[in-house]
Amino acid sequence: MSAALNPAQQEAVEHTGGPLLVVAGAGSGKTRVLTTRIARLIEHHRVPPSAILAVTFTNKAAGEMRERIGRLLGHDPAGMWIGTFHGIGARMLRRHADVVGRTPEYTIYDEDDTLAVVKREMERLRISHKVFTPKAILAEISSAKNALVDPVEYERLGRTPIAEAAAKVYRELEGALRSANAVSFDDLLTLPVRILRESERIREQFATRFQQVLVDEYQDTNRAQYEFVRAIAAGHGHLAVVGDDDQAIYGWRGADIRNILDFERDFPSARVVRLEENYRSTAPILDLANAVISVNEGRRGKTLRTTRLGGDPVTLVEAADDRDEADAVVESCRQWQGTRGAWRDCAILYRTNAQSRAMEEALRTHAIPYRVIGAVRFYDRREIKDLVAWLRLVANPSDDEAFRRAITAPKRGVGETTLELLAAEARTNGVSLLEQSRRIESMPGVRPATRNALTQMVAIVDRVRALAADSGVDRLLLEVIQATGFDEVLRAEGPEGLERLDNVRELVTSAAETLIEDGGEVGLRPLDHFLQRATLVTGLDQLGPDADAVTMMTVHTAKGLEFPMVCVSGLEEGLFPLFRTIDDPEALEEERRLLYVATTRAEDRLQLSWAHQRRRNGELLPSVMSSFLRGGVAEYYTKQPTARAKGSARIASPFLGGSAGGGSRSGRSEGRERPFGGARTPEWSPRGGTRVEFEPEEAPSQDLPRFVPGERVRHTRFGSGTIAELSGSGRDAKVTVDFDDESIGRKRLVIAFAGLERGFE
DNA sequence: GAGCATATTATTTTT
DNA sequence: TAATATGCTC
Repeated sequence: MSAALNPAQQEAVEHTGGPLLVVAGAGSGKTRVLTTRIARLIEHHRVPPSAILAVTFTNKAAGEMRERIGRLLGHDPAGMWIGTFHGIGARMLRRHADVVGRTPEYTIYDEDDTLAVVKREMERLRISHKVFTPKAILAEISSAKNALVDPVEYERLGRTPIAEAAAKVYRELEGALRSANAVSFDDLLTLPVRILRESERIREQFATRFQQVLVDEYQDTNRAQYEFVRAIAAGHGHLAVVGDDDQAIYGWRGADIRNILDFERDFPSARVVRLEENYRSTAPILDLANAVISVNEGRRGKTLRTTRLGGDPVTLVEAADDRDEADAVVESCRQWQGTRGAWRDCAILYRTNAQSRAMEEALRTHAIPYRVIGAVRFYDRREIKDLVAWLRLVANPSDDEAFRRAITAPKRGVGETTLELLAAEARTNGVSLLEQSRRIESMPGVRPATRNALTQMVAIVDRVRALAADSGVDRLLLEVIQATGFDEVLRAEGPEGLERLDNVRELVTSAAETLIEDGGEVGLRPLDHFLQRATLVTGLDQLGPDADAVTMMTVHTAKGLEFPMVCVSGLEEGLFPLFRTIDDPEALEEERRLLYVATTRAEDRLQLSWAHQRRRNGELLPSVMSSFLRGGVAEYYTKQPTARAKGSARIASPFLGGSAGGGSRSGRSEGRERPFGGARTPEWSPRGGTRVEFEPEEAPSQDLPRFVPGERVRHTRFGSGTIAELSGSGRDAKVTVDFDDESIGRKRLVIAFAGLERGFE
């Protein structure tokens, strides 16, 4: 792309002297604008690279941008800060850790670590995991953090039962993190803001250093990120943000679309530039995308124009079930590869990760190379996490979560009981688990073998720690592996262990390379740098252009990417859009934006697909086509039923819940069951007209007892109770019963096996 | 304490 | 379906 910039792009590149908002539609060349703008600042306006702060959405984007700027300049923009909010926050935190009670060696707790702490604190506080799941509590705390609400304020605001519970856990979590010298993902955003708020000296230092601030994907910033940017750039106003309100898809993570909608209110002198020319997609693709998004109401409003006239029509595949759909998608990729290009041109997108399975199976049967992005990160593998835990402990001896992981990797006879004992004692002494292990001799009631194991562990950490001062991370890893016998344990595990061992080798190699590649960031120990990277890289960051393979990922991960051929699958009501968004207008608009993002990834060919039946959690559920494809949008695609979809179509019975729900109901019970099958009966059933449905594959099962919510029942073991909910159908029909005996409480039972009797007052 | 078998239950997206 | 939690045995 060496063509000249269009006038709007030109303006976005050249505007200086005040806040700038670039509303950049999909495929409008915004990365080019950003990189050119930065290069121009450095070259033309003599802004030193070290005075530039650029925030991107992924590490991959940051890396690419840095490289492109380097190419434009002819040299690396050394000293420029470019990275994700989390990466930049982590860096800032290293420098001013003391302000928030940490040291520069702090470690980052990933989602699992944080969740483990939440679970443990809930147990200590006697909050049942049944009443509120640890995940739900963590989600509460997470959104509080992203809104910059601290535990004290949160407790004051808390009105709902879950907020009251979460408030207590929140306070404990903060204490645990602090004493472990650790921070959560969210803290990487919130702690820097707190530092900037609490120390005017530090804030001024940053505001003075970063004369130019640029933020990409501004529509997906949350409160904390917004405040971070403001704290640094509001004073001098040299702030350029780029975004597209139509592509805001992270509301669930606390992103506030108003940040971009209200930019001019926040920065009254702002210049707004709109990039509405799309260089990516052909007309049929863009027409469809525009039709989809035009339904939304909360928009700034813009219409993308394409420069690419002509092109293949968009197709909508109607499949019988998810396998049929996968076959059709694979066939389309095959056709593309056979006649027009390569496997790497094709991307399969879906709403949820679980959908990748059917696609993978189909691709495997056809022996087509593929890769799944984002599902399992390299650093999420068990053996890798185990070794990283050792490194974390070496870097930060207070890291209790790392301790808990390392102590069982490999297993050395220290289990739940000892750990609890150790934790309780550590708590009263106000020390870490590792420190408490040093004092194990003073603790009674510990078996000699256990005592030994702990002493040994302390010795290993100390030894590697001494090495850490002047050795590479690869060396430290080898030392840990050797000292713990990690490799031997894996070898003993058989073939799977050998595979894991390969991963371990890869880890050692990448540890060695990290040093060379990033040359050790200023002021960061190689070890800390490596660990930070291990926690913050995403699946996407590992995506290389190397293999010629079909790429699969969620729509969220696909943001910012483009492919010649794109298949968007699972366009069904309840899946895309998801169930829980259907009665929430704002959430539904976000889902629609998600579809907009998905469709605008395509350059030359776009295929949408949906299936009448889909396996979900082992159950085959009936589906109807996504409402996003109805109405005016229908003009922009060509329907293509698969052979199986044509073959098994028939005119539906008037009862959607009845025949579609597994065909297991007798005529007599149909009218009664339908209203209560709500849990799985789609409420969004199209009104009027005839509908096409499918004969379920399962044979109808014999009659089972039928229940209604509120009905009293008796169970042979659990005694009597009241029906709370019904779900599933046929063989899989389940009831949720609140049993009278409080120690039994609520249970979900499969009707076919539960042997419930009705009645009993 | 660890490993295995059975039971339960969850399903959204990611830094 | 598959991942995790719980219970049971050695």
